[in-house]
This record gives sequence, C-alpha cells and structure tokens, in this order.
Amino acid sequence: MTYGEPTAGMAEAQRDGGGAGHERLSLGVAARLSRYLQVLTQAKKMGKETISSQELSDYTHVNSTQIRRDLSGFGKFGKRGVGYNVEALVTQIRKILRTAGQHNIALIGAGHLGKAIASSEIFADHGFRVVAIFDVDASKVGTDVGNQAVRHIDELRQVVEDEDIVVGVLAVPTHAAQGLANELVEAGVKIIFNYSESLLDVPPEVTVHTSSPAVDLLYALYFYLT
Amino acid sequence: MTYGEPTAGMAEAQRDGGGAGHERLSLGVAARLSRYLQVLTQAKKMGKETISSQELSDYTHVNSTQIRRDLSGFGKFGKRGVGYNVEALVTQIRKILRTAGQHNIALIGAGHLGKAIASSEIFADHGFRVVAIFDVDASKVGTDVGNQAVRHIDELRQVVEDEDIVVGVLAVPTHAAQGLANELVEAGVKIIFNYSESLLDVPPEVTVHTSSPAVDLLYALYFYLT
DNA sequence: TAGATTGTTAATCGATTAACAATC
DNA sequence: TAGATTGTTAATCGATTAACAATC
Repeated sequence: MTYGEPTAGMAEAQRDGGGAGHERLSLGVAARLSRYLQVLTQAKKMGKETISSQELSDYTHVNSTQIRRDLSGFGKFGKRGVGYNVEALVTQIRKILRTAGQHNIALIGAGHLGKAIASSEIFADHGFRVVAIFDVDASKVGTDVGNQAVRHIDELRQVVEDEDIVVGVLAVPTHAAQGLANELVEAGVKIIFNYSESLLDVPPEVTVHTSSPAVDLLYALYFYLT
Repeated sequence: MTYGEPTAGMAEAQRDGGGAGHERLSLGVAARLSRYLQVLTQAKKMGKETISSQELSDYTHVNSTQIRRDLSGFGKFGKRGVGYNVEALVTQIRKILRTAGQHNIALIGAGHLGKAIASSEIFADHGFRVVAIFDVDASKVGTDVGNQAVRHIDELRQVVEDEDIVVGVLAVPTHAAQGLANELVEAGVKIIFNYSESLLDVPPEVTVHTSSPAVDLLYALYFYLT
C-alpha cells in the first residue's frame, strides 16, 4: 500500500515511515491530511484528548475507513477501542506534511477582508505568521491593522527578501488583483492565495489558489436540492 | 478543488446513459463542474467569448481530457478547433447543477469579515443574494452594511421563513459560532457556511461547510516544499 | 488546405467502500 | 469479559492518460 508515487523506484520507507517517508504524497492524501489537521487542531484547542476515525469523519465528511487507511500508511497511530491521541496525531501529520515549522506570509490589502484575516487566528494556528501588511492606498499606510503598521506596496520586494516570505495573500478588489499578483511574483513569492475573483496569470513556478466560497456553496446546494 | 468529500448515500454515481442526467452527479463531477463555472463566470465578465479545455485546465488544475469528458457526458457543447462558447457553457452547467435560480442567504456577523462578504460580488455572481445581515451586538443593529440595515439575531427565524432562506453564512468569532449555528438550525437553515474555526455540531439534515484557508495553504506549501 | 481542438475509446492506476479479524 | 475501534483485505468504482478520428 503505497500512496501517490507516480515516480518509480521509491518503494521503500512506507510502513512505519512517520516522518521518514521521502515520497511525495498524492494530491488526494495531502489534501485529506490537511483537513484532518484542521479538525485536530481545533479539537486540541477544545481540550479533546482522543478522537475516533468516526468523529474525524463527521467533521471532515471523509469516510472513516479511508481516514484509518490514510493514517495507517504512515504508522500505527491509533489504539483499538479508544481512537487516536489528538496531540500525537497533530504532531505526526505535521511531520508527514513537512509543515511543522513557521512560515511567514505577506498580506496584500488592508480593507475589511485584510483586517479580518490579520486579526484572525486561522493562519496562526497552523504556523503561518502574517509578518507584513501592504496596501497601495497612501491613506492606509502607517495605520495599525492587527498590531502591525500597514506598509506601502513599494516595500514588498525588500520585505519578502528579508523575511523569507514564500506565501502572499491577496485580499484586494478583483480589478487590482492581477497587478498585485505581478508584484508578488516579481518579489519572489511562490504561492499566491487569491481572495479576489480574478483569474490570475502567473509564471509556471508560481501556484495560485483561489478562494471560492460561492463555488463551495453551489456544490453543497446541489446535494441539498437533489 | 475539494478532494474527497463523501457524504452518506453518495453511492449513486452517474450512469453514462448518454445525456441529460436525471441522476445525481457524483461528488467529483459536481465539484469539478462548480469549478468550471467559477472560471467561466469570471471569463465571461472579462469579455472572453470562447475558451478551450486547455485554458480551463490551466485555471482549474483539472486535466483537459477530463474536462472534455465531464462536459461531453451532458452534450456536445464545444466546437472542434475553436473551444467552448463561454456564455453557453455557463448556462449549461448551471442547468446541470440545478442552480440556475436565485438563492437567498442570511449572513450572521457584521464585523470585518461580514462587511467584506456583504460588499463582495463573489456570492452575487453565482446567484446568491444576501437578503439579511444579523448581529448580536446591539450597537451594530441598525447600522448599514452593504446597503442593508443590520438586524438583531432575534429576527432570524422570521426572516428565514419569509425569505425562504436555505443557506446561512457564519462570519463570527469562533467562541460564538456554535450558539449561532444552533439558531440557524432552529430557524430552518439547511446549509451552513462556517468561516470560524469552530467544529460545529448540527443535526444530520444540516450540512456544514467550513472555510479553511490555512488548510489550503498547508496543502499548497507541501507541494512547494517537495 | 493546415492547424487546432473536441469527443471518445481503451487501458491503467488510484480512491473508495464494506466487512471483519485483531486488540485495546 | 463486553464493547468499541483500529488496521487490513478484497472488490468495485472513479480518475487519469495516451491516442486519434472527426470536424471546425
């Protein structure tokens, strides 16, 4: 039972790999592990000590058998009759996803959405730290948002370099998104999280992830209506 | 894309009976069609008249052969050598997803996030209309957000009934989310879009979709780091 | 015509699921 | 022990891909 290894010749280190696995996870496995992590992180905050695959299934909508299968590919993390230790599982999954460390992100846009993001803990809980907030609007530059001073976009390149920023979050109007995406790319950012509706054109080495709540709603609605 | 979101009773996959489905779409197909719709909607706004499966692939990260396969299951929408007519395809997919109509939604929370959502077009573009905004904070009630007056949460039940609201969007702090989810459920809402981190417990007939940008970032980061 | 792109097939691979023995 | 839940198997289903004829 190997997970996502279109690359041949790496069949080892699977069973009890834990963090020792060297294979790239398949897209599906990586996506699901990330979702388990989301639930586990919150469960941990709520003081929950153990969690069963069925409970994880209820919150993630992933089949419980598949959850057990996903996890057992990396080790025997559970205890029969009991479930999984929440804290230990968080640690294991972070190791598997190699995202145990801290990551600095740049936030572009100090409007309502930017403020909401800056003051939220959703990123912080997963090791992402908003180290700088930028805006093009001179009247916003210098004001405080989420205990940081808003900087002018001209400082972007320098900050990305100094802070080793890989991720940029675009919380700007749709019409301004492509231009600011270009600036992020030029500054060296590799992952752009796009909250606008704009279809962003970027070089192949840059990944764009576009938030699309309406699409998610359409999808949920379809299954409600049928 | 949302990977693997099985719900109970999704076993009815679509039979390729050649054409207009009366059958329920598989989760994967419904999720992908929703994403095509997102891109097409924006492409239409930008004045694009035709789009190829390869272009759709670039923006959605779905294989182009699969896109053609998904679409050809419902009809011959494309023109060889040219591509798909954007406007016609939007209409077709809306029909397939049975979300061609308008849907009223209730927004809970008039903070930064609530304001960002209310003034955004992301929902409106897909036929969702925010018909009411609620908050528990008396000092916010009556103020204008996105050209609507904020109402007190006590009015929720009546408004849901009057406006035939199926979807509720929770843009509130994590600690308040469960209580307000309960109110939404009691008011008769069937789909809750949760922007907080809270793990919401709801009855089985209600669907919760939790926004999780940090999870999406973790996922993107994994593929950048490996 | 020449180039582009769809619609479709067939083969393969990965994901999903039910079921249940193992074991806490 | 009795109940609960994991870890694993085997079967099935869906996704992915290459390839290419059809046709704009």
